[in-house]
Amino acid sequence: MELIITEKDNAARRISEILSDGSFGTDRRNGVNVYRWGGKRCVGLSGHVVGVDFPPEYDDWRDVEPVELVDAPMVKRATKENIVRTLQDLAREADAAVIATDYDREGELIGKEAYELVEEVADVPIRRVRFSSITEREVTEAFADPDELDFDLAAAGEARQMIDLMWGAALTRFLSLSSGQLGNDFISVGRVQSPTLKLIVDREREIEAFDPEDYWELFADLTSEDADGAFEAQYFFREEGRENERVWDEAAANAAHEQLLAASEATVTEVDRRTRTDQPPTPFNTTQFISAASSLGHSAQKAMSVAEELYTAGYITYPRTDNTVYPEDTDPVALLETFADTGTFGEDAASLLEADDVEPTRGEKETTDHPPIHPTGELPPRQDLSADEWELYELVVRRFLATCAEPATWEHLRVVAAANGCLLKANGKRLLDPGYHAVYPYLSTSENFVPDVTEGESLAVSDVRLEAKQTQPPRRRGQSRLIETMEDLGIGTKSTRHNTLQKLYDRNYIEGDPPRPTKLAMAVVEAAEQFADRIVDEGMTAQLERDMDRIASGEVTLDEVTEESREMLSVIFEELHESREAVGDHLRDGLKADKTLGPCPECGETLLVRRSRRGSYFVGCDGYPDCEYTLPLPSNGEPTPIDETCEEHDLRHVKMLAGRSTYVHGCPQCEAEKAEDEEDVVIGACPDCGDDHEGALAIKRTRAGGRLVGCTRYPECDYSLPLPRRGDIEVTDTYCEEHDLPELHVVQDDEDDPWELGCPICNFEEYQARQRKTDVEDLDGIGKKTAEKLADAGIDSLVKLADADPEAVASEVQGVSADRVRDWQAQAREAIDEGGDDTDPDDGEETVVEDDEGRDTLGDVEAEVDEATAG
DNA sequence: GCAAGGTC
Repeated sequence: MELIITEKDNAARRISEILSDGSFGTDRRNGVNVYRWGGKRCVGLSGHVVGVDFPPEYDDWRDVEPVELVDAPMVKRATKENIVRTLQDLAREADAAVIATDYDREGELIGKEAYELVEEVADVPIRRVRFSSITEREVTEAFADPDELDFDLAAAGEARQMIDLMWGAALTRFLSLSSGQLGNDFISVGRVQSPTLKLIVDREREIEAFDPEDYWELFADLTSEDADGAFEAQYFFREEGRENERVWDEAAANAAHEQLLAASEATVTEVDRRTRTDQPPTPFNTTQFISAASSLGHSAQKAMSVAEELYTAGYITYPRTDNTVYPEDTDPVALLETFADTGTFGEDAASLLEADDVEPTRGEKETTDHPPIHPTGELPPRQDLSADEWELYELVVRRFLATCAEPATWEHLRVVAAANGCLLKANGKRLLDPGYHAVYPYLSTSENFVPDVTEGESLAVSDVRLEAKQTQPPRRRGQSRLIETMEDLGIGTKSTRHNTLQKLYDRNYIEGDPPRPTKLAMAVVEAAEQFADRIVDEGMTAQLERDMDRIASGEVTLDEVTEESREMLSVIFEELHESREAVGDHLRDGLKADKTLGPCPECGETLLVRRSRRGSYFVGCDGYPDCEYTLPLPSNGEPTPIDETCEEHDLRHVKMLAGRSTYVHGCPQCEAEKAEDEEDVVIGACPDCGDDHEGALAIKRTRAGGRLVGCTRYPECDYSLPLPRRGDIEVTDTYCEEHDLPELHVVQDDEDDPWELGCPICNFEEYQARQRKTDVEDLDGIGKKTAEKLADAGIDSLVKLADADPEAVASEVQGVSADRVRDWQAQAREAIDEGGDDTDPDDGEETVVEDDEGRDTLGDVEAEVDEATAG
């Protein structure tokens, strides 16, 4: 038997399809797909299935001096045990193996990992095939003429692994230990994340150091007698052969203003008309795709996860690629023809086929890894995709269409006129032929009207304006711009750049979008610059790339390169050791600055955002235990102080980060005082204790800024119902018959119609029902199609799934085994239980606490009632 | 529990 090994399951299936002419069968072994036909087996890995790490005796951060990691041995360990087992089981049965991992450096290393796993259990010949796109021609040709594994290229990848681990782990542990940050909040540095962070920090430094300068610009409207409408022209002057629009001197600006005001007409001195061609865009690689998706408002993470789904579903090609040139195999005409038959893209595709010759554009980067991202020609039924998925699918299709389209042509018209000794100019722009814009509507095609004037013509001058302006600091880079810059600098890879940004968010190094560095990030970069400059310098990657090339070409060995790197790192540690305390203090200062709100009203020390042992956040005094002053904070999300400061209390406002429901809480002291000042509004009897103890339900404001309907006998009775955080609550005259409570309306500032919340009890019951109803589709191992099949069989909620008879489901739903149903049921029960646990006040973990409409869950409400009545 | 790189 011959065993074929690919980098991922998807590739394994497609290669099997090609080599078996579609006749392959599929087996599951240890949860891994194995494709089978004739004397062949084909299995897909999941990227790296083994990883490099230190031996277990180095695991305890406190027991091991970080510097020891510099010379510590490294071992390879299976990280995906089921895949490794399957691979080795198959290898034992095989008499030959073929490695068909991706055609790039990391693919060669993954191939070598597979090679070693096979070699461990079987003495069989192992060959290597290389192809850059999974098409019939490339795959059959590659398999007809297999090659050998390139061990030097793989060694280059191994050097990267070792150097990254050694530097990253040793320095991360040193910084974390020196500042006492050992839990989840350790302080990390690395070859890719740290230069990326420095990029953000450096821009912030420029912004902070920026000193704005005043300047003036002048405009006037000009009107031609022969043409309709006035057009705007801007004042300029020539100096040393250059045109300048900005006037830096106020007196000069005023003088020009006077001159223009005195001008009754302007004489056209220059008319320059030219046509410009506007080339269609080049094919999408990962970075270009992310950047186009970002202009549609999708984050890098979101764009990539949607692209992965579209890829797994078979609608677009592999989304992680550096390539911007379609390989020879791609047949754009055939692909256009596929789309020409469809409703949505039919007309556009057909219009492109009318051209004599379809010649797609080519980008600058041509690589062997994968083709540029393009549609496969497999067409998704629109209703199968979510709105986001469809939007990004359409983007990929339209980008492909655009790369096959003609250039656009523009007419540019420049007019210069003289008015009372001043020069005015206007630049007009008109789209003559939309070209590719007709199929790719994502780029601006706005025109700027300047009429057809003639040289020597006299124009009327009106509405002369002098505008005072200031130079602006450089702009922060958004996520997609950062990813582009990372690519330009050569840091990270197509598969990791967006994850690196996410990592910076997760480590509390950056916040917001465009990302801004925290004070902690500033301190980390400063410490690194001072003692380990190499780790924040993109030059480390550049050097590593050169070294890897030398290893790959056989010029140097892996050992020589890692040894040199090791020596550099030990030198760094010599200096670091002497400054351990200074580094620790500096990092701690940064951490504290991120949590600081302002002066404590009780003792004048500093108020900080702190975390209780139970995990909830509150505002506490840095003078604790001498000062016990505290203020509550909302429990939904992570509190972050922002720049805005309360004028009354001199405290920074707090923003609650909670994904989509992020909001600004404001000054915590103001919020607490508001609750104390506001009277409770009684709306009816308490359903728990109204009869026995005359408890009443009231609308209350909590000191943490939330609102709820709760019993006036709290804490004797803790009955409560949640209310939305935002908007004014109105008590109406309509009563709920079932609960004898008034219906409530919520009036929101930005909306005309109030939200008719209804009776608070009914509303809460509906809300709970909705919370419990997680989609069946959200469980692991259930895709859209399976979820549909289940729904057809009447199973459309977690509760129904949990209660179903697995055997019955298996017999009713094709392709689903009873075991798989049992697995889903276990997950479903867990999900259902979790929903119920939300109300457990002792649950220190963060729970889902606000729904789409901005309501707190009962769990938080109870916590807040605690605070409200305790204070 | 550290990195960065694959993949889901």
